[in-house]
Amino acid sequence: MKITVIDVYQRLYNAFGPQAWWPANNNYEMLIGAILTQNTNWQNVEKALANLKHPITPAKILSLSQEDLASLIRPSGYHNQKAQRILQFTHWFMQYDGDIEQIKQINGVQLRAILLSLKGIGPETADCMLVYAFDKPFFIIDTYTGRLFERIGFAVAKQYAAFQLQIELALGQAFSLTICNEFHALIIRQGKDYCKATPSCQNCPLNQLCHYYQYRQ
DNA sequence: CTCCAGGACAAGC
DNA sequence: GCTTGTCATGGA
Repeated sequence: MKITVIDVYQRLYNAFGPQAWWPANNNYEMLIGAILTQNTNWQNVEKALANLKHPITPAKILSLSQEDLASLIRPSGYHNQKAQRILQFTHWFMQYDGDIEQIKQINGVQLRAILLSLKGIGPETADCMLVYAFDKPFFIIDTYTGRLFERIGFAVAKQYAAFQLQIELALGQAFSLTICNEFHALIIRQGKDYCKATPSCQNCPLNQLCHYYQYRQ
């Protein structure tokens, strides 16, 4: 039997329910979190965010030197790079007075191109920002996403853009901001619980679809 | 001790 | 155009 992309979504949603993402106290904190979590465990990001202390605002971040910011976000790893990137992103953000509503006026595809032009924001980080802060629908690809679809037998495109288009086309009519929002969060939830580098398929909602599970039976 | 986590980028071929 | 090295911390 051929499983569809929307079936995968439904199975995850039925198993885990709504994930209420992104975990952040405000939009700006979400955007900073997207940079902090690059190739980094979310637990370490939380330590970095805790060091910055609530409320995390553009003004507070811009009041810090790059060195001081770097030392505060040290637990998130790559702290020197990320400090520089967070500062330059914040300068961009303040070109719109730090006003999310103002930025949301920009066309989604155009806004994505602007984000990608900033150093340190690649396709995944841009798409997370677009979905979880700017309300623009894009299917987000990450390491868990590739792993999941490979393991359940999809011929996954290797390039980010091709993979993304593949899933968005497969979703067809179902493609929406809500689906993009929940799907990414659900995929990571499933990944953290079951589908890491060494998978534990036993109670996974996708277990019978997964190569690893099938080989073990 | 080794491996890896909610990537991006530049250099080298 | 694709592959590889670099950036770095903390937890399992």
